[in-house]
Amino acid sequence: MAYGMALSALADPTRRAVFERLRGRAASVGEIAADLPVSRPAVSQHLKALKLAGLVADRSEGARRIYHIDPLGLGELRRWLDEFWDEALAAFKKDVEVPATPRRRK
Amino acid sequence: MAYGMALSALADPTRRAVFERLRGRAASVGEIAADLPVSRPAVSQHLKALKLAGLVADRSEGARRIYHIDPLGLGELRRWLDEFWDEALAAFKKDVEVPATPRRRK
DNA sequence: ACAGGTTGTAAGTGATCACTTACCGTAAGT
DNA sequence: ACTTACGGTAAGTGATCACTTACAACCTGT
Repeated sequence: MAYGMALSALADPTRRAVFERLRGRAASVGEIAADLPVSRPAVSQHLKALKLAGLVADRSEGARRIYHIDPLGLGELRRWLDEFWDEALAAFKKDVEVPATPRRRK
Repeated sequence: MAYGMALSALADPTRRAVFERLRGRAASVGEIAADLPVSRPAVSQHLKALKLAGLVADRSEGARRIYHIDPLGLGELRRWLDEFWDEALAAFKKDVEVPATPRRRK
């Protein structure tokens, strides 16, 4: 049930920008805030939410705190999504085999 | 960039319950609302958001509208997550190879 | 045409949330 | 010990959002 926290954490665009800022290289709070149009406390609060969701972890390096991506939360989200994906695709293909069923979108 | 809509759509617990209600079998608005502790218009609004995110599609069946899962939005979300997963895992393993780096959480 | 059933939408409301500024604790350098 | 740098937290605020009830639109039998 923990994937719910990951989803709500990644829903906000700014928080997702903080998260994506950590792709590959880790960074401190100040560095992240320097690249974003929000204040440093805002980034700190976003990192707190991401950490609670298991998406981010941090290590102390002197007075600074280096944040990096934590595979734990990402893995839970991925597992849930993969299960859903398999079921959805199977049901979708089964529908396609019956071409009499119309479909619509938008 | 469309995965953002999918994420924010799946962030809300009730809306996620609507979405998960459609696992495997499709259902009408009234059927979904009957299984959830919210009113029927609420379900209708949630379905609108899910449809806009490409997570759900609908077909008319008489006076009723049958909603089913749309693999489109789910696929976009999955692609984004997979890319992220590969990068995150690679960076994580690279860190593990250097055991002098401490790690923390919570 | 009328009745019953099913759904989308408008309007209003209470709560949640993301952001700001101000303040406090902590770590390193002189 | 003092100063400087860095980051977390408290308090307040404006906007977004999920939900409700009321109403309008649509389809189907009788």
